[in-house]
Amino acid sequence: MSTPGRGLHGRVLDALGPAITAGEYPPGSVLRTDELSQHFEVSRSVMREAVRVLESMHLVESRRRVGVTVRPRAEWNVYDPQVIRWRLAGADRPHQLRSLTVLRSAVEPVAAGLAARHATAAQCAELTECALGMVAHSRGHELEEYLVHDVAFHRVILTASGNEMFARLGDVVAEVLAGRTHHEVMFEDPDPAAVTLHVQVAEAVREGDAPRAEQLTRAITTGALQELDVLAP
Amino acid sequence: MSTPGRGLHGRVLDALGPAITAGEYPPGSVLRTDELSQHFEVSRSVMREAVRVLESMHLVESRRRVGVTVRPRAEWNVYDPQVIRWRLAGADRPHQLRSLTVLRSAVEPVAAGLAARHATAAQCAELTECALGMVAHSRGHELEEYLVHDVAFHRVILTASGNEMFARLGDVVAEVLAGRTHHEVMFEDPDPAAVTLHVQVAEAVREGDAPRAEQLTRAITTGALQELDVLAP
DNA sequence: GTGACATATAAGTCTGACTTTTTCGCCGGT
DNA sequence: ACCGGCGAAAAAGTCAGACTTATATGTCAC
Repeated sequence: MSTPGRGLHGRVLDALGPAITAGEYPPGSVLRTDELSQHFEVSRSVMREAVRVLESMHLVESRRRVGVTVRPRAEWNVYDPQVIRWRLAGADRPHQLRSLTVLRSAVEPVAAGLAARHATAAQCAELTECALGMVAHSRGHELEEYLVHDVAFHRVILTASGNEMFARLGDVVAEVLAGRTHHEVMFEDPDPAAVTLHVQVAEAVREGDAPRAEQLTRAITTGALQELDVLAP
Repeated sequence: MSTPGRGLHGRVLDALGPAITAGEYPPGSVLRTDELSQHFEVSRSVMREAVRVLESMHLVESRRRVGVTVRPRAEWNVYDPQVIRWRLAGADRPHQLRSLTVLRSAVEPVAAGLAARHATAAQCAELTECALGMVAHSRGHELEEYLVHDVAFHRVILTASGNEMFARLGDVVAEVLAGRTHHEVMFEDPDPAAVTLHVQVAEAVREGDAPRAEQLTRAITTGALQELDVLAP
């Protein structure tokens, strides 16, 4: 999914990033680059590159004569897809999943409304195709196939909104949906009501009915929130 | 405001980042690290650190035997505060401002609703204080003082929502509001109706009236959108 | 035309020496 | 006891050069 092993510094990041976001090095901790480079058995130059990336994510701050200090969580760039992935893989996965779902509940309805106004014919076609795909795999425990179409559906909505900020949340939504399917309790088939709502959203967008698209999508996201409340109270 | 000149690689970024986001190096362009390091008169190690940061922002991709290629805009990490600042400083500032305002219109109402449920007494106090400050400077062309309280107001709302993703948008909102005051046409005093709405939002949050806080905030953001439509059609 | 192989290219890595900034502790003065 | 300056140490920052590795591309035989 991501880009594993794109060089030595990447492998260092894949080890250090999750460790920091998991709180293994709590905020305020001080690291030293040459200790780290010894620990990971890489040269200082490679280590420095990794630290620079962590610094650009506001996970750490590097200062002379003091070292590399871990920043408080409130300052982290929590929208960085890499950071999101690290946190979803770590201990506070439930908390992170809730934050992201709340974000979805704010963004997706508005995005759907905009999509109803701006979607091209091709995007409308793709949307209905996705909705049909969801219907086709909504029974019989075909969760993986269902997930693929679900993700595609929301991606099209976000893209068709015409807003680049919304479009970039496609990856985030994909992570949330995948996380829900793979790690939460989800033995049963998806909620039939949710499936119907998706089909109706596709309809509304196709007909250019922005308020209806928005309201239906709001129903979807509040459903997702309630589901989360039930599973992780 | 930001962190200027935190090392040589930082200065390189401050030159290269805006150049890329401004389209000076269009997507697909290929740069070579040693050419760049000569151009900026820094060592290759410094240049490599800068490239790593740009890579973590998904602005460029570094591949062996090819060089550093600029990625298409659709792949940029547009939520990175640094990227936002670069783009706001560049040519497509109006476009960026619109994207961010649409994002605000999606997020802030939901955040206000959550704030009404979760805000502490101290946060409520701060909120009303901000609202009063806005009222106090709403006439007589005291735009700067007004801006300070406006930014603080929205920051408190986003923080009080209790959602870390929302809270982190405080900087973005601050940039948008500052941009509107400083660079757009804004000779007149702020809209009295908007001022009143802010006071009412503070009330609603204090009283724990989530639906009202949400709806009032929605009125604020749609007003901001309409204002943008008038100024930059 | 197709496939295997050689080659050139640019990024990637490592090492060691040097510089710069900043903290902390020491010391003397008040 | 307090404060201000002074010096030393510590850690990041910078640089230069040599070497390694992956890979795109072109060449040649078939």
